[in-house]
Amino acid sequence: MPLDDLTERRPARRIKGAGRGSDASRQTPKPTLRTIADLTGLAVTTVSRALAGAPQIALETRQRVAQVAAEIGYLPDRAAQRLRTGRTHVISLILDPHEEILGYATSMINGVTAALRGTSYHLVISPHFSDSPQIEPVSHIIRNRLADGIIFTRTEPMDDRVKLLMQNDFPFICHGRTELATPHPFVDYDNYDFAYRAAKKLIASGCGKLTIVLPPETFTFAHHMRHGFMTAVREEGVGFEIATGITLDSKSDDIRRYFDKRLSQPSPPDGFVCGGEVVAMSIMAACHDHGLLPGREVDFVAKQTSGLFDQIRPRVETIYEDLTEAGLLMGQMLLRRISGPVPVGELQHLQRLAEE
Amino acid sequence: MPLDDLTERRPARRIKGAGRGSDASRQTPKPTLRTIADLTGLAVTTVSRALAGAPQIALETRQRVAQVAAEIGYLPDRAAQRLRTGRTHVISLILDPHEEILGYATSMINGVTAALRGTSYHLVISPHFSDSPQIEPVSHIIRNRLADGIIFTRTEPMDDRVKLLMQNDFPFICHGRTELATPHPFVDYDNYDFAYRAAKKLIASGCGKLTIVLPPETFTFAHHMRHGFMTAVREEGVGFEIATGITLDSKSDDIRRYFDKRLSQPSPPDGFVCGGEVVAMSIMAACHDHGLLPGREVDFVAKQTSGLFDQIRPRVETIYEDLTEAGLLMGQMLLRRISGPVPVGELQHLQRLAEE
DNA sequence: ATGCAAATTTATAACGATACAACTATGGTC
DNA sequence: GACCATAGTTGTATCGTTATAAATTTGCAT
Repeated sequence: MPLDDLTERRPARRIKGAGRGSDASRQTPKPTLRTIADLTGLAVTTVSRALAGAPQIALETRQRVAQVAAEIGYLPDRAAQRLRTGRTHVISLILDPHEEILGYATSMINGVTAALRGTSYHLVISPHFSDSPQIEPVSHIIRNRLADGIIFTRTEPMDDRVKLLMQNDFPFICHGRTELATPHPFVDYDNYDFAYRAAKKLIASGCGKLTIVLPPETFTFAHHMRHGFMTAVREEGVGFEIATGITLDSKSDDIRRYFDKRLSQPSPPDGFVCGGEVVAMSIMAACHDHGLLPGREVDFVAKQTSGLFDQIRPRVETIYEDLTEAGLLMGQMLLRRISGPVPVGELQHLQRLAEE
Repeated sequence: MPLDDLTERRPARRIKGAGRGSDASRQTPKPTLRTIADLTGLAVTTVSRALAGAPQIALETRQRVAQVAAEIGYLPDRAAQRLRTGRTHVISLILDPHEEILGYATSMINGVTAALRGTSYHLVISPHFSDSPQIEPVSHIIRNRLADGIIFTRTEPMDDRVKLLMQNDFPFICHGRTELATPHPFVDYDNYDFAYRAAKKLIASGCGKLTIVLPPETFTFAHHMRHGFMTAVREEGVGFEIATGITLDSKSDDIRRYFDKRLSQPSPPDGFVCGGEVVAMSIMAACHDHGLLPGREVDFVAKQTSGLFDQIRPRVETIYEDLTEAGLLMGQMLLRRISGPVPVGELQHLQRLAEE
């Protein structure tokens, strides 16, 4: 073949389009299986199987391929793998951007991220916008194979997301339990125990009338919390009430106003079970404005999910829920479920409470 | 062709492998361009171009294709598009899982998520583990084309991530400014103005000695904050000091202990510029333990990034930084940059401060 | 009718990986 | 020496899309 051919091999650069950016950097092209195949004199197929660690490939070949791959910094093209195999190498975490639960999302993300570290998996945040049904992101992901596994939070007793995922045999794990007949993987915190212990502590401190702000009734853990609270107050025969019209998801200002009003009415509560930092601060603000001091006229037990409340003054008793740990656990369990089906029994998990 | 052929067309199901999951659900296969092509009698290429809105395709054809596509719920396969075009449809947000800045990540994520809503873009969280250099996730993403654009935070004056991204002409936007000669897109908050105004307010309240806890010196915004603070105290000729040995990133307990000690020493500060909620609570705790009351013996001005501090008691003056808005802005600017190069001048942005 | 440009549509070849079936050595058995 | 099982390797097709170039149809002046 004439030499001229070689010099003219590369197609002439297009002129129109005004070439965005400078193409000054003639980078070495991204290494592919083809590159390794040329370098080793093997076929692309062989290289692929060698890297996959197939036992049919001679050990020596596998090692040589691995060596070359490492040298040129080969990394498989995710898009190609995904197209061919259908595996996305993506874990989807569904979050509601509206939730104001402090650091809730961050803790979860950090936990899942830690679980994914060192694997080939990426974490995609799939928003669940509150103006669309909660099933929407889930069905979207299933329909379009957008992930290999799904994590979501705040389950409902008859959660339709869980139903759909189980119907489709789609790997998932959720934070919170359901009351569905079929068992399914989950990680949950023992909110019954939280509310029970919190109430008992308040009673032990001498409170005469307890109150609690519950999560929205749709969530399973609202029932757990209510049940734990009710059991404690009934066991002790102490006065109680449950805040109505507000939930743990209410705006902090609404919560404060609610208690501002309540504290002006007859027989106000003097012991507060607070399911989160925000609600605790809001109620404390209301008490403060009424001249009621924690540890004196009123008492608090708050659920703590960050380091923040270590510094609150006056000090408040807290019970810790480790959401990062929950995220880590969920990530690990989901990865295990994806790599191969595991007896469901193994995949349920109730986080033990950290003491005090 | 004999009928037998049809009945035996589908390859026999494999037996070994013990078939994971039930394949009871014979779903309608995922619609592809091929499906639409068959339905309309057009070629796959034509359908592709029609959906892309190419003007060479007859208007009537385009409409018919769009109609059919909508009917069967066609959505393009991301993996295939990505393989062919190199575009990932992914925006990468780099976060340090170690940062304890309250809700910082959440706010950013919510903002970016809002910007990406309705587009075909996904948000991937790329962790930057603090035991590896901060350039690592960036170079990894560039090398392996893992995203179409990168967002990261907390810039340094000579930020190597910015340098690398600019060298590679890779779309990005960062939260925070640099002191590099070449202009580049960013979104930043005016921390000079924050510290300046915070100090002025404290002085106006009658404080005689101000102090401030700065971010780690490596970050550009530490310089801005220091400069604003210094300018204010010099203009007013008031006493001041800068906390040493701790930063805004220090553990809340360390910050509290630092001030616990400092307040026992001679001529302690009585006005505190707090760059975040956590540091504010920590210092307030130290003051509380020394019997110093906000509004009486000491005064605070805190930067507020969540609704949390609306409920703190005693009330503290705050200056608001809207991180969700910053995330939104960054997402929008990055999307614009990706769809086509924009004059750099358009892509710099300093968030105006919300009043009070 | 004939030619020619413009308007549409189509065939073909990738992108980079893997599934599957086929091929080539190798050594042992009769 | 012919035969066969096994180990190791390779060729081909394919996943769903788009870039490129080629092919077809149409309209219109000649």
